[in-house]
Amino acid sequence: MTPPIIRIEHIARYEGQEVTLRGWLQLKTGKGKLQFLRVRDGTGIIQAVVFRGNISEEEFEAAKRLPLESSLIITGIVKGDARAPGVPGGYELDVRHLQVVQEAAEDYPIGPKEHGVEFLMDNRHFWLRSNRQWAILRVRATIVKAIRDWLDDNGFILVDTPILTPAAAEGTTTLFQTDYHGTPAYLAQTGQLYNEANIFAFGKVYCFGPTFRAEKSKTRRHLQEFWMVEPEIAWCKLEELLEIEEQFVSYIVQTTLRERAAELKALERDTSHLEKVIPPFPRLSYDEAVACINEAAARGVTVPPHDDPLPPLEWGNDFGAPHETFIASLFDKPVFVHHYPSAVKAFYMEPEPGRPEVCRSADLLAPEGYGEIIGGSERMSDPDVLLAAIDRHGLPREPYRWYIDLRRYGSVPHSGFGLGVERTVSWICGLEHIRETIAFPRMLGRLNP
RNA sequence: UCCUCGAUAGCUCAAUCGGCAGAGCAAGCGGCUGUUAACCGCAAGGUUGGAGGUUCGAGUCCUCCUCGAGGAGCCA
Repeated sequence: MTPPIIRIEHIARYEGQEVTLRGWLQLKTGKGKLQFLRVRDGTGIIQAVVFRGNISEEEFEAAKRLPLESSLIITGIVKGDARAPGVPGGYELDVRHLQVVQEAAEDYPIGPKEHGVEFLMDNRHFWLRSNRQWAILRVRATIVKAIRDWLDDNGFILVDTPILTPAAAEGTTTLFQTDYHGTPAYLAQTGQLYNEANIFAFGKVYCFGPTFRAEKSKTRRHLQEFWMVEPEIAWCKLEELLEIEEQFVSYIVQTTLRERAAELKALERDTSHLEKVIPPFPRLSYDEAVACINEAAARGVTVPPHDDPLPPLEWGNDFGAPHETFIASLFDKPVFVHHYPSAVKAFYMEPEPGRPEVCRSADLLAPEGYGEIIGGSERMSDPDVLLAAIDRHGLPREPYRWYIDLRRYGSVPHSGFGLGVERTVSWICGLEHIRETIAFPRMLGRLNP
């Protein structure tokens, strides 16, 4: 009987049986007549044990001199062994047959020792094969699925928005420009304005895709190209929006904890913080946040990662990174900061009735210094108020004509938010830098590979 | 764009006051029946990012350039 071809993630089902695995040689240690091959197949990692007496002489010699990253097909008996490393681990393959599909070149650049950031980024196409990157991107895939599942199951309709756009949504300084048959076009930095058109047809919608910001931002939290999911909801005020956001974020976190426990363990993520991410999340007004910051700054409080003193914050200014970190550190869950000054936020945010200097906006700050993962607000529903805001921000009226017109035909209170996928992955995985959260990051000064 | 730091073997890093360029790992060869980033032995590996300057002598000091990292601002 021909042994079944199986995947390593299902290895436990086949203990004692002969199976065939197809994969790549990740690591090898030899001990004379005994060769240990660590083999990766994309679903897991297993140690294959090649003993000279159990295999033909030709195949044993092939195993002994096989370069790292060679592709191979191995057949053997699955044995439970507590010593065996790997993912899921605890099983190894006692090899009886080994077929080399391709013998890799001998100079595979990434070894088991330390490498620098530049070297790893230059070799990103290979770096993806390493355990840590594999685990992160599997977590990412689960986060993306959780995002879609929750929205699809809660009455949201996916309506994709364009990537080539004629105008800026939030300003003109951070756009990638391209040529659209002779007229300038810009890569989308948000789908929100189109979402606002779509709610009048579908009620609750979301778009989910890459967005582009040509910011000269060179930090551990910024990419030039990143993925954002943007739900938009008709008949929704700010207070309801926050309830939706906390349900949404909690579902993403708890689903990932459940389905990617092995990967998070491989990443050595302390998941105790994440287990606490259940509704309700604390809510803090901008006014309260400024008071907290200034009271703490006066006491000489310092903030990680460098224990610099927390700078005071004048009312009306946006938070800097230390302010975000400090506010988030006051809570063990993500925290909403709402009612920011209108002047530091986008033009379309609804002013608070009777207090137009603040708007009905809320950002969600992740714990542990991961910063803003959601920006959201109630949108202006009155066409005249919107037009005045466009003028006040010095934006041209004509490109926004259709957007203003939305408010002339059945305007309703509506709200929406955008969640940055990479920042969410970074937070849930506990990463130092956002560059590891996407297969091929686009960063300031790097377009390759 | 600004601030700080850095660039030496394929990789990660040393090199004292300016005085012979050196390790570990990887790759190569040999050995080993339980390795977990194995271990032991052998051999190999260099235009010290580029250009110029100071000096008897520069990896080291000076000037400019290139590339990278961390941070700021801005943002998700």
